[in-house]
Amino acid sequence: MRLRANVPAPRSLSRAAIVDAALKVLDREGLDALTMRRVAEELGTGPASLYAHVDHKDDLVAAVFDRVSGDIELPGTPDPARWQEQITELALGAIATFRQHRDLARAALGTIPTGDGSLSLMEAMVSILLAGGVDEQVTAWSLDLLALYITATAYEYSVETDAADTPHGAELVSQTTPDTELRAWFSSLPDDRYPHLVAMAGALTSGDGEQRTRFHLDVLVRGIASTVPARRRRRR
Amino acid sequence: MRLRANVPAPRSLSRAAIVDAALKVLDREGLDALTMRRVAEELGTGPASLYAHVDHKDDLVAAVFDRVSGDIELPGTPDPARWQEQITELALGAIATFRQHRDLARAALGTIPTGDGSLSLMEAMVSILLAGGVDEQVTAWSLDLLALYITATAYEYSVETDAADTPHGAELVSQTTPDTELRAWFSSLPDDRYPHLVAMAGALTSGDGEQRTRFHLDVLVRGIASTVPARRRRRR
DNA sequence: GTTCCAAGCGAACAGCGTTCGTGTCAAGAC
DNA sequence: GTCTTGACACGAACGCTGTTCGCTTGGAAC
Repeated sequence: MRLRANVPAPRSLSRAAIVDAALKVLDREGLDALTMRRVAEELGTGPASLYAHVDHKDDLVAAVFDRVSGDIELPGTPDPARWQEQITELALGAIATFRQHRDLARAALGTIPTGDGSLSLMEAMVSILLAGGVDEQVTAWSLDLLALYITATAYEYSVETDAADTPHGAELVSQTTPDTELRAWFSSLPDDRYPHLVAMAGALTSGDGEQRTRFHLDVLVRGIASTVPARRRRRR
Repeated sequence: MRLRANVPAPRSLSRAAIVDAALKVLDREGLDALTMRRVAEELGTGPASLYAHVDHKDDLVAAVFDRVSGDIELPGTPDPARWQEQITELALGAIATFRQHRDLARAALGTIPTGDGSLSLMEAMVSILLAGGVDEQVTAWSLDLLALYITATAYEYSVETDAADTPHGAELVSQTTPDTELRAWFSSLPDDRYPHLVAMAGALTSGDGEQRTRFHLDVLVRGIASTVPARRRRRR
């Protein structure tokens, strides 16, 4: 039988298709809307059908995260002379990639990554650091720090921009020039209790996400670089 | 009527009592078990009764977080010569305080803190940095970075230690010498794909949480210090 | 002594992750 | 060519969640 060959087979559910659908829901409505029921609906079925291909919801979310991690552009061969620039660019690329998928980064917090996408990113970072002459133990612990920063900052960044969607998010910061409002809020604090915060309201709220991220990465890379003994340094 | 006077007064619920009860539930069972029903049960009432004193669950969780933040030991007057040590000690104290309350730190991620406890911590950090001669804008952005690191690392740390409780947490890491298992897992990866990770299995899994945290803070503080021009530096 | 209003709370709603038991259909065995 | 098998699909349900609606009630104000 089976005249129509373009029908993707009656047993069309697959782990990959489920991850695709989940990613679609995530991009459209955010991580909180990524429920088993919504994903199933996206595939025209019920939630129970997903459990043949996915262990639990966390398993699905981890799969989505790893799929996105695979989209991060990895650098070519490490250049010892440019290790600081390379590690910065890689981190910026990773943050940008996560930010393209709403608050997905939240799912990575408090997780030991085991998928290929995450491991490839880690391998790339380690390669660059080692090529730069960074000590092996320092490299290992710096990897921790960089991974923590990348996921945490990608998440925080997403919260700022998605705030308008969330039910209670628009209390403090509205979408109309949020800096101004936040700055006014800092200025309005009792300055006998928080003299520096009030005085620094301008500095505390200046700069967009990218400027801040670049500064943060600069601090991290400088800190790591300061552990490299002078004789092992290739440049500067 | 009303013969029994030992009934704790009919109108006994208060915001402070609710926060206390929530903290008790959190410490005993973790953030996931901190539900409105469990808190109400702790107070011998129903969940609806809480909403007279608390706007939403997030409001309650934020109140708990801020209460704990108030327990962080703040340093005395900033000593310009010791600003690096002071900021490190303050951060370590904050992390330790959060870690005393399970995975509470998770609640702070992706949140702009507005309570007195958080603001006092921020004010203390800013005071130390400014006293150390750190530029105002650098201080503001460093505050971001330090706050992000403190909450994110306190959370990650808690996940590692609480893993035994969670339903699916014990898959990869058991409580018996977790380092060994994780190390073996790294070693078992395909070394044609992740040559450095496999080779560094030892370094990647060495050191307990405190050693790693001290290293991370050292990197952060060194990075911040490297922005201070030599003539403004007080020591070293 | 009456009125009033906010606190307390029982019941319910919509949604969640997950499981159970049944259905169904393609492929292998004879 | 028929029968059997077993993995996939899924409707229904369980126990849980945050939150809201209205009713009750008791103490303060007039």
